[in-house]
Order: sequence, then C-alpha cells, then structure tokens
Amino acid sequence: MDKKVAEHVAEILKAVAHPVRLQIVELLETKEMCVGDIVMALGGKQAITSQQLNMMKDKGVLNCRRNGTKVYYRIEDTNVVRLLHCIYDHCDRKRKK
Amino acid sequence: MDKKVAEHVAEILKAVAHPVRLQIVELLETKEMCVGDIVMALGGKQAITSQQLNMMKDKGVLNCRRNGTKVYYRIEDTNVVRLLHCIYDHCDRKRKK
DNA sequence: TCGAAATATTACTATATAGCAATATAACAC
DNA sequence: GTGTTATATTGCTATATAGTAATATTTCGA
Repeated sequence: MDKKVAEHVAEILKAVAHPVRLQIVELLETKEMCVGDIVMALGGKQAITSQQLNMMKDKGVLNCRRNGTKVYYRIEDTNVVRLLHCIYDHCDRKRKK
Repeated sequence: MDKKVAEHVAEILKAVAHPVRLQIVELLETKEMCVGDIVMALGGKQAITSQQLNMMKDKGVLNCRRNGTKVYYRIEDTNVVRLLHCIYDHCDRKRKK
C-alpha cells in the first residue's frame, strides 16, 4: 500500500471512526433517512448531527437529496458498509473468545 | 450497535486510521518485525514510529516481545487484518469504477 | 409576503492528536 | 563497570477534532 493510498484509506476510516458516525452509517445501511429522524433515532443534537452528516458527505461516505424542507441522507460509498460488516464480525469473534 | 460497542469500535478504527499506522499493520500482517526494521521499511523517524507502535499496543492492536536490545512487534488483534483486507477490496472496487 | 418547520452555518472553547528534538532507559558485549 | 545499539519517554508546539449556543438559510403553505 503506497503512501497516497494509505492517506486515502486513513481519511475514510477517520470519517467513520466515531461512535455517533458509526451509528449513523448503521442506520442508513438499508434505507435513506432525513436529518430529523436520525436525530430522533440516536438522541443527539440537531446541529451536531448535521455537522457529522455533512462531514461524511464531504468525505464521500454519504450523499443526500432534498425533498421539501427535509433532507434525506443515504450511503454513497457502499464499501463502507462492507467495512462495517467486517467490524461486526470483529465484535462477534471477540464475544466468542 | 449500542453506544458502548460503537465507542469500542471507534477506538479500534481510530487506532489504525492513520497512513503510517496502516502501513505498519500491513507490514506486520505476515511476520513480526523489530522497530528498527519498521523504521527502515517506512522511512519514518525512530521516535514517531515508536510512539505509534506503542499507541497501537495500548489499543490492543499490536503486541511485542523483547529479544536482546531489539523489540519485535506483531499483530495481536487479528480482526484488524480482516479489516485491512476489507479495505483492499474497497480500493479494488474503486479502481474498477 | 409572512411564519413555521427543517436543516445548515458560524464563532467559539475545550480537548485530542501529530510531529519534533532532546534525553532517558534497556540490554548486551567488552 | 564503560560504551554501544536499540527503543522508549518527555516536554513542547502546531494543528485537528468535538461539542456548544446562537443564528442563518431553505422551503413551503397560508
């Protein structure tokens, strides 16, 4: 893995290496959701959630579409979901130890 | 994924979400290596490399053994390797796009 | 055009992380 | 012991990230 690739991968990992952002990605795994519903589901604050959604959008992890006053976010980089599944396995294996 | 689990996963992801640390994990994937050889292989500085090795050891990603004046590091959390392979796939898929 | 709902942005503080140079420690050979 | 090699630690500065409150923007319906 050359340096450029390593930097790119690190960027993506950093984008999801946060408890709330992990949970957001998990929520969006199977469906798109609007900001308000994500805030409700995770019990966070509106501003913070919005910032984190934006951050992940910037990094190419998420994308969004507006419908009226609501903005629906969805997974853009589906490889991140694969990564998440890898992490689930990680947890399962730890539990079995 | 509940909050506690999310925090734990985020910790592990953060531990490897750094270009040099990714490269270190990659180096150690198949063999253990001493600090000096890792420094040489990646062209970094001794102090920084030592700090990053220690950091990953603290997080449970690596482990080490001393042999004389040399300290050999190796992967402790093999799930992290699985994660890396997931990332390789990620890159492959991106390349094919 | 005004108000309400939904989301985004801004300015700020606190904390965490990265990188650096210098120094300290550990193990060994002599 | 002393000197040497290998690694770790410390104190520091710079930058990045997280969280907050307050405010701004967007859209739509009345």
